[in-house]
Amino acid sequence: MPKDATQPARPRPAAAATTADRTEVADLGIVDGLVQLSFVVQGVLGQVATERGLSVVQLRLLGVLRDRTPGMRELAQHLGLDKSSMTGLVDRAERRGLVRRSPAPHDGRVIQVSLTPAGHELVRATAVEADREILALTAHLTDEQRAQLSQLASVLVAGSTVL
Amino acid sequence: MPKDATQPARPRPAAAATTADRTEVADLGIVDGLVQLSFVVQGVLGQVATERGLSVVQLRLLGVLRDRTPGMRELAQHLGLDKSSMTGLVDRAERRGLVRRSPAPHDGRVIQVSLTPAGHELVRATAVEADREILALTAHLTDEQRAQLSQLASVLVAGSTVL
DNA sequence: GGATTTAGTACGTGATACAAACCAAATTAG
DNA sequence: CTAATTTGGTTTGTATCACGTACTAAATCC
Repeated sequence: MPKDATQPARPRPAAAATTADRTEVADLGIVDGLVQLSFVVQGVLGQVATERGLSVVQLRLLGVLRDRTPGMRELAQHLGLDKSSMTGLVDRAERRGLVRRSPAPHDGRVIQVSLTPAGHELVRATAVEADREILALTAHLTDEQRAQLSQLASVLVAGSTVL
Repeated sequence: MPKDATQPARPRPAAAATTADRTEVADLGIVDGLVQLSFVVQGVLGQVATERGLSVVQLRLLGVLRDRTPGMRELAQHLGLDKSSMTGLVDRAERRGLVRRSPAPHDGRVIQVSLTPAGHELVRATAVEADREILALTAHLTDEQRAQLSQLASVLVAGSTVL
């Protein structure tokens, strides 16, 4: 289990915050800021996942399967893993009853992976909590700042995939 | 919950576009934006680390040691790991000649960990490249946006570590 | 000076990740 | 239509990573 990254979760205030929190914060610089932020976010994900007996990787696996039923190879590509890494990952998820393997109709080589009802429910509940926890990270932001951050993050993500 | 670090995600209330550049990017929403961004950043770090035969954890270890010479316990706390996890981590780094263990003068129980010259050089070179790669992620941003993002990230990081 | 706390290690377990070797289905060549 | 090749997955072996538990030795408390 990844008790990962930096911190335990702190209490979360409601995500209302409209008035500027004039907190002066030392600027980490763009690089350190992004790197450290990534650890914070991953830490939160790790925590939420761990609470439900999942690892970040497994959580990601389930997340991908929410609206897809890919083959092993496709799945590996989505997660950026080697195909040989998928076997065990899916094995363990299957053993826990979260995921199912079924042969693909059109191609005898392909094994399609899909969520079981239990898997669906687990990922749904976990997503709700992760959503809340991540949102809590932005508690000190104004709505406008949140919107800015959202947009900027989106640009980076988009830019990184089009390479 | 990452749908996937590299692909579209579920819709979320869009934000009022600020003075965005002409790149129209679908807003992922604050949560998915942050989550996917964290995967992108971690991916870059993992890539850079792997190129030099390191894992992200090891890179982080070396990074912490750049300006510190902590004991094992202190180190564990910095990395958010259990102290029992440190032994192996430091063992492996030591075996590679990147790190050194030395007894602390004032406390016979404490083992201080420090970088070897080789470790210093490796972390230096890796940091340079990581810096470049992370910075490259922001290639589509204006200087002003970069500054904004840097500031926002800093606020989140600060808010998450305090308490 | 003995009890307790603290720092670190040892060991066993489980998850993760990859490479290389391998099998079977599908596709391409000839 | 076979033979060769490509493609999807699994297996196996190795290394890393993280944890909990148990244990040793040095400090500290009373």
